[in-house]
Amino acid sequence: MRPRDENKEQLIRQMAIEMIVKHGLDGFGVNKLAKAAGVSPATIYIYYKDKDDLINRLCVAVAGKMMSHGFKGFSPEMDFAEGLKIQWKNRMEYFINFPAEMEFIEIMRYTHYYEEVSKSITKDFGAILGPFMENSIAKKQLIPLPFEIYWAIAFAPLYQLIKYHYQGKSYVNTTFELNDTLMTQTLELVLKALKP
Amino acid sequence: MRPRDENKEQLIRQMAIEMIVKHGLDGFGVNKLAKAAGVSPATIYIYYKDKDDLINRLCVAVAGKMMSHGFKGFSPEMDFAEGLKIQWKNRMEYFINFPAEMEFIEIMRYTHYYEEVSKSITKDFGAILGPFMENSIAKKQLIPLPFEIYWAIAFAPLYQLIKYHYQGKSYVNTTFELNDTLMTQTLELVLKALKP
DNA sequence: AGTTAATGAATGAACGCTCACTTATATTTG
DNA sequence: CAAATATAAGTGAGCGTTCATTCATTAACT
Repeated sequence: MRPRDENKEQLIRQMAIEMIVKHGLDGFGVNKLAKAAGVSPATIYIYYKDKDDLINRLCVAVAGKMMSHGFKGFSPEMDFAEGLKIQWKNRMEYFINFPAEMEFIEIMRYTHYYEEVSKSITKDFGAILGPFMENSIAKKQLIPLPFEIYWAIAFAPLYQLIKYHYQGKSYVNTTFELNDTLMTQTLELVLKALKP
Repeated sequence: MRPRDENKEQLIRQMAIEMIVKHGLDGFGVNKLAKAAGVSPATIYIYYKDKDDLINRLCVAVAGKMMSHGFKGFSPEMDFAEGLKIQWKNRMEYFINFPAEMEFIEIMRYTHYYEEVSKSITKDFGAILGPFMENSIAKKQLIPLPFEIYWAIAFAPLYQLIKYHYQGKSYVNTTFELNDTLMTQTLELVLKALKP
């Protein structure tokens, strides 16, 4: 039995992400991807059922990797400020080290493909962040809040800054580069909002 | 000379927004749009140069309308808390009254089409929000911040809540409905973060 | 030899877009 | 006032192209 060439699948996935980041979902096609990865279109259909399956599984894989990275060194028992800081640092680190994957997810987040992702990571996400919230509230380090408000204030600003970074320009400045200082400054304000 | 049937263009625009909101940019096509609006595909090309032109002009128009609505009753001389509250209320109002347009923009925001929108509204946006920031800082109602951080904290949480609303479910709760109470609660926290 | 990986050409469907044409209104003419 | 003319709106069939997907075949490994 002839074994699969794992490098091939790896290359297919990598090129797919690259193509979507570079040219958007519109500019992405199976034949183009095959040419870019140096394989036959038919080969792609050995690994994936169809185009949707390919994109879906890419999203789930990347988002999962990203999420687990976000919780590196984190535990729900941590003090609120420390726990939030670690998560911000992790997400920032990921965004620095894997810019293509980060931008890929930022693109996919607003397509119907992301529903599948939500299904697959929602549970783990709530299972970790939920107890972290409860513990923090019990320790009086976080004001009691609905989960959605908590998330909106705790993380949306960070992702907005990342979006500005990739966009390269915001409403006022012609260029914007996210760095550690700006991240820390923003995090401090977020903590100020959420602490009792 | 036969006059244009303005209802036709209106219907084309409305159906286009509806289609993109319902089926995403992938599910949107000129022929489909023509059938949905009950006109010939060729008619669409009387009003728009090509598909990109159609989408671009739709984005610019809707985003412009949305932005001007956001500044209704607002002036840069207002006190910070009052000015921010008015903007949140306006955006919330828009999101209640024109849910399709709001969701349309939320979808388009992360596509390459939005670059054109940025170009067209960036100036007005900065011209109003810039002075508002400066005034607020001078009055010691707002801590000095880079514009991007200000925007990320002042507005990203609101848009995140709106996104949750459309998504209908967040990481924890199975359903989420944004209402005035939740909005006000979130705004209070944002103000707490931004006030000196 | 047997099994699966991998191929490249081929396919029908869907796409954006155009063209030859008709229809509706405004203007000119007698 | 009405008929003739001019002009732009609007049409529907169909063009060439691109797309996702498949199939008959070959290559590579156990």
